[in-house]
Amino acid sequence: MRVRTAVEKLSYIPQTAARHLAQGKTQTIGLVFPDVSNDFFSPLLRSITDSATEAGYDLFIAIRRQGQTSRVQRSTLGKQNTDGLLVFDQSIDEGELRRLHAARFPVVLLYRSAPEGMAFPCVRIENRSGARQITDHLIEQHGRRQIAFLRGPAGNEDSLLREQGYREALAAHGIPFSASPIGDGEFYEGPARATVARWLAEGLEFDAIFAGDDGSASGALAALVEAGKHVPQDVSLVGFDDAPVARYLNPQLTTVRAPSDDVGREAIRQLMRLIETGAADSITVLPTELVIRQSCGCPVNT
Amino acid sequence: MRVRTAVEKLSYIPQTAARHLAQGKTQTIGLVFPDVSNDFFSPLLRSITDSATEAGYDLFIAIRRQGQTSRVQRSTLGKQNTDGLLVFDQSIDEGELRRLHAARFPVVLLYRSAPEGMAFPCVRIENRSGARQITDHLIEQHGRRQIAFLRGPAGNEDSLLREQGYREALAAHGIPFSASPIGDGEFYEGPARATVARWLAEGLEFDAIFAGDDGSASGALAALVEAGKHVPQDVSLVGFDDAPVARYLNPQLTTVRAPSDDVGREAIRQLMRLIETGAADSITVLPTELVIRQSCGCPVNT
DNA sequence: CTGTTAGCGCATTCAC
DNA sequence: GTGAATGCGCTAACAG
Repeated sequence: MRVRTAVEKLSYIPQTAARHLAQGKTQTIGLVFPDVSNDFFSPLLRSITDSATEAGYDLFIAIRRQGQTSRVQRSTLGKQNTDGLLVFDQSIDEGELRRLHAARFPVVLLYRSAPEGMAFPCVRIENRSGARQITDHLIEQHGRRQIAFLRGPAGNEDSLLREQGYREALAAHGIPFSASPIGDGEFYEGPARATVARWLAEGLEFDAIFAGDDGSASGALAALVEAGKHVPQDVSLVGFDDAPVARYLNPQLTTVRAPSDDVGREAIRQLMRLIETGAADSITVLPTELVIRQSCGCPVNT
Repeated sequence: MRVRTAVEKLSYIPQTAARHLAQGKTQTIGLVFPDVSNDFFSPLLRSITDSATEAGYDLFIAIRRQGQTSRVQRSTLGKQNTDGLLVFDQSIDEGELRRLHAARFPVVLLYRSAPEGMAFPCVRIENRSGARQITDHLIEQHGRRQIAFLRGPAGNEDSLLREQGYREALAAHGIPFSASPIGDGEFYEGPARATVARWLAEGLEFDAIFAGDDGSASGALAALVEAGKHVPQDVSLVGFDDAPVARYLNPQLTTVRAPSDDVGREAIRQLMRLIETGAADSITVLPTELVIRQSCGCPVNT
């Protein structure tokens, strides 16, 4: 009919508020991020915006500091204003999650699994086997036996699983845990640097460091260099994530690739499915992959 | 009245779509980011979410790749769905800006000034004098005379102004430009590293590098270290932004502090004012500040 | 296939 | 002070 074509011509833009009200949907999904500035945050956000746009959804964003829940944020992210939520890591507490679950509100969890009894879909990455592999590599290929570990933030699931994989590798090779320091890296350069500097000052011995993520690896590297240690000759160093920074360290960082683009894409896919069909029981664990560079001690062309 | 208290009790959450429709406002502001993963992106986003939340506004987010404008994004960010826009750098093109201006839609520009004839409020930082100061410092305090410069992305205003300040300093000290290489750093570690590595391979001479931002400084550092150059003994290195990474490089990076938190806060303030009063002619240029660390050659306790 | 109408949930206005 | 009516702009259901 004629109206159709006229509409096209005039570049008319419908008012979403009215549209939302009329159809009872908002075509909007909410993102809840913790207050971190991880290096992979940015590519992740991009893959999410891309996927969401493609699916015809808009994005709301909220940054939650640890444990903090402002009233405004609670109301704006509720079921009244978004069709679903993407929740990162620890960015909302269990009580709030429970409320959302009770309300059957579509929520997909990223980089964490669902608490007991709440069947939210999750998109995670394979932490344990990745950590196991890279630790095995240090032991088997480079003969390291005193491998320090830098933990992530308290309660961070990725960090716990990476530590499990690390411990598995040690155990499988008969290496006692007590031989190597374990400390806090917080998935940040600063704390990791401080921890490693302290280890060195205290004279703790280690011939390798497995940093819980690439950010803390770069902090560890800084502390080692500062103390005059050579990487990888004196100390092998490896990380996790394959964030952009991994390639720019010197030596380039051996790490485990975590496909954050895929995480974002898959999360949107899951959320769409959840919104449309209500099917909620899917858990996706994306595979990770060992990325050999030079910081472990491997030659350039391996 | 009784209803009021009952409402409080029941944790009733109003439906924004209906509210927006009724009052003709959306209480939402849109963020348009370019597709970059600068290190200061994250603190900036945080200060924006904090300020916006405090002002009672929600946030829409869109990431725009260079020059790309999807239909969906255009419609969702238009005047129909947000009360105002925060536009970063080059994230939307001039034609779209012109449309917004013609429609008198509230827009605040971040890290860029308004195109000729469009009186958008802008929030920027003092680039030129900061660049001038840090270059002066290299010349006057450390006797450097062959100072290379790493540019940001093409068309980036911050980069242009920083280059101006740099050239001013050279001119003021009677140093010819031709003595020092100028190349692309793209405000990224990778390209900066490649550029500096190329300079070194070609045998170009320089005794200092002024990197356009801290990201490219870290790339430059990697290239220098890889080539066996010592910083700051062989080559002084300075950056711009005082991003988190500056403190974690070794040696710690001398740089210019750009207060990204203040930029976010001020941008929201301006946008609120614009939305409420329509006053649009304010240009804010936030002061920057020299931050002396060790990469320039200064001792630890200066 | 086209044109008309009711109603989404709220804020605003007006009468009480 | 409180309560009832109107309409925001759109979609869906309906009647023609």
